[in-house]
Amino acid sequence: MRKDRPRDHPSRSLRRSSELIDIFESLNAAQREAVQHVDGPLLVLAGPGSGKTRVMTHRIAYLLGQGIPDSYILGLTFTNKAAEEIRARVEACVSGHRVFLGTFHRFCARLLRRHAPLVGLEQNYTIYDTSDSRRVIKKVLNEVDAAPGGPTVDRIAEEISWAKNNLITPAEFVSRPGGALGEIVKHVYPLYQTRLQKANAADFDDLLLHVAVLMRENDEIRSELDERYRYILVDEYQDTNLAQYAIVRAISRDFPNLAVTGDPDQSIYGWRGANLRNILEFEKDYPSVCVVRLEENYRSTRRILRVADALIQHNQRRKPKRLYCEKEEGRPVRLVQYADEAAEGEAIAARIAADVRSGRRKLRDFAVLFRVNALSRPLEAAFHESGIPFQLVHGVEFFQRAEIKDLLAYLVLLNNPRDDEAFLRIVNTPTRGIGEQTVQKLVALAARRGESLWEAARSAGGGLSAKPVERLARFSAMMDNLAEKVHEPLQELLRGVLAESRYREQFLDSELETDQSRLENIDELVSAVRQFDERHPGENNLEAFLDEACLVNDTDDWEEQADRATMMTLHAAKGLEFPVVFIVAIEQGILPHERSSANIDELEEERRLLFVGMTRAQEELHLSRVKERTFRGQTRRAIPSPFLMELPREEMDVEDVSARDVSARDVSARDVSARDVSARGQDQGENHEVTGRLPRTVGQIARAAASVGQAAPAVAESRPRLTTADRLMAPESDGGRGLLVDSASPVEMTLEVDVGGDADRCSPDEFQQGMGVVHPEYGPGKIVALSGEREKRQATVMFPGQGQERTFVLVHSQLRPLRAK
DNA sequence: ATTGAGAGTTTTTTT
DNA sequence: AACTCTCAAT
Repeated sequence: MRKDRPRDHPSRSLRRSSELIDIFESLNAAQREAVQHVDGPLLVLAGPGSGKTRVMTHRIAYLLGQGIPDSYILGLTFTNKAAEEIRARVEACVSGHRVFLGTFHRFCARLLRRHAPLVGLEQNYTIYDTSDSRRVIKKVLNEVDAAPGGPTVDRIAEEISWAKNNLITPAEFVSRPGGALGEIVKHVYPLYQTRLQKANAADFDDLLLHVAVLMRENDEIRSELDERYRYILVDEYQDTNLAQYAIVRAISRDFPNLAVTGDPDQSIYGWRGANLRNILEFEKDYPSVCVVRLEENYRSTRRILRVADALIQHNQRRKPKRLYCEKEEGRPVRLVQYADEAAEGEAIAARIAADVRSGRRKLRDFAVLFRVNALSRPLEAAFHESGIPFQLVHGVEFFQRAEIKDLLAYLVLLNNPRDDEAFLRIVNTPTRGIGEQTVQKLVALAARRGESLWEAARSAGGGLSAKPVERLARFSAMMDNLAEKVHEPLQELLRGVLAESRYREQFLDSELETDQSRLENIDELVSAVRQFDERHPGENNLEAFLDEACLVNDTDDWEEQADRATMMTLHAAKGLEFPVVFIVAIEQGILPHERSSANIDELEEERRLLFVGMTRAQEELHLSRVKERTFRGQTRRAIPSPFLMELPREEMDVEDVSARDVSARDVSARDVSARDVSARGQDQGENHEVTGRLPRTVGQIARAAASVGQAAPAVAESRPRLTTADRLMAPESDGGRGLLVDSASPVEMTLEVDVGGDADRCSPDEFQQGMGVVHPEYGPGKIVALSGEREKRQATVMFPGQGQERTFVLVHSQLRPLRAK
């Protein structure tokens, strides 16, 4: 392998001397010790908010400053976001370096591209994400006629994943005695793996497993990498699994300059195979290790820290450490009991609104954290109602959306013609009259001939009748045409795909919001591709783009800049910090989660999760629970989490507001009942009725609307099915009026114009020049111009949060004066 | 190919 | 409650 000798970057050497002084001035003694450590293993035990990332970046800068070539340094992280952050911060100290900073998966994916044949793949292999891999497992399961009622696909997938993360190959997998799951996995795992290999594909876990096995079996490559990457840094070491551990160990044997940072108390991914042992026993693995503890917290007030620390003290399996800080005492931690989840949400919303209104805080200072995503609903409702802009950091990822995955599947298949999964995904998407029958016969044919599906489709015969054969031929001819563009810029290729497949056309004349948003997503993909081309000019970059598409997720696009409150799960909050943090639903069964209280390890992980959440708070921490919670359709009495008993009351304000009058809230705008809206609709003489079945799907609603002469409404939230009294928003062209579906009487449907929509809608003349306003999507802003009268009245608003002006028709906009409700 | 009804499931998810 | 999946009917 070529060894990159140090090229002396002029910019680097110029900056070197002065940078080093800066580096040390801003560090405390422990941090400095870690940064200055050059040779030999290093373990940095870093408490929350103790400047772990700074140590990491400064250490890289320091190594470079010592004249160590950038190609010798390898920085591994778990998220792209963390990698990017470190890269940016190193870049700020030492510009122009080429240190590899990336996730484990990206590192392994790159390595495998080079050495694919050694693990039975070809260089152009496809990376399967979790849903791709589920689909394959499901197919295997169907083939082996698994008895129904057995373990679910998810459970089987998890078990296979667990095995791979623990370096157990299909041949080595031994089922644990008596387990139905183990038995079926023993059967399915080898079949699944064969299928991946045949499709020239690797799942996420394979990226690690293949590399780990490669290291084990090929010492030449191992030692080459060991020598190349002489200085290795691993972030969040407490979250490494056995495969990652093996990889890191393998390439730091001859040059054991391995620096890991982590905090056992923040390990919250045990359920994904993370092995706490890796960090707890690092000192055994590397007896000569230098251990540095970063215990000073620069983030939270003392009170917050003491409460969090008291909680985590209850964990048995940990390295004891002392957390301390020099910040002020701060306010007591608040623990509040509410009547129910609606009250909880409303109180939090009200508090935020008050603080923002008074100018004390900005929206972006607030975060609301919860254990499971399902808990966000009542919060969203309350925030909407109070007009508080927020962003929900969610798992629905860009690259997971059906339309994106479809289009990517075209590219994937072009890159790896053997990828039968990609073929199956698009062969009839958009529909080409190639039905299930045809596909089944093709699969059988391909299996008989030992060909890939694409190959078989080119000359399908035997058992298929003329029409399907012709359709398959047409499809493969189209793909063959596209294949000629593979070396052109990606943009051309994707354009070609869109043109040939006519993929867009299926959504073009639809007014459904879901279809419109699909089109927007497609445009977004096109522009992502264009940007990729610009970043990698003149390269043959299809594969690189696909790697990025698979290995990137878009929780990364949580906008730190936007001025909105944040809602997310406790897991997603790791690594972030906010001046004010609310943690809701600290109740038995939720936190700790009912499925995680079986054993002490799981329970301790739940405790760590709460610890992580608490230590996100800089100035204020509000904990809450309710008396009664409606969850998964059932209202139950909620029992306080046992964790609450472990918190020191002397540091806290405990409140019980569950007895406060609930009735006042019930008549608030939250539930504009169907009858209210209906009455108003009739006043305007704009009430329509349709008798028949209760419509339940978006398509039905569209048709029903058409039958009463309404434009097809778009669903407020693009849910495929509607539930009780969903309010539907009509498209802008219809003046933004909504339709209401009342399902109170299940055989009769009333579609009616919802005049107003929100009960507290303001009248247009309330708005004045210079007035502070707030928009649920764009946040707070100021009116810079007004025009028109009554329902034509428009306002132009400047939103400083995004440095942009927007114009609204006031009657239809969600713009509200920034004031008390 | 589409759609409707019924059944089953339900955590977290860096990659 | 709400989502996903399956199977049967159109």
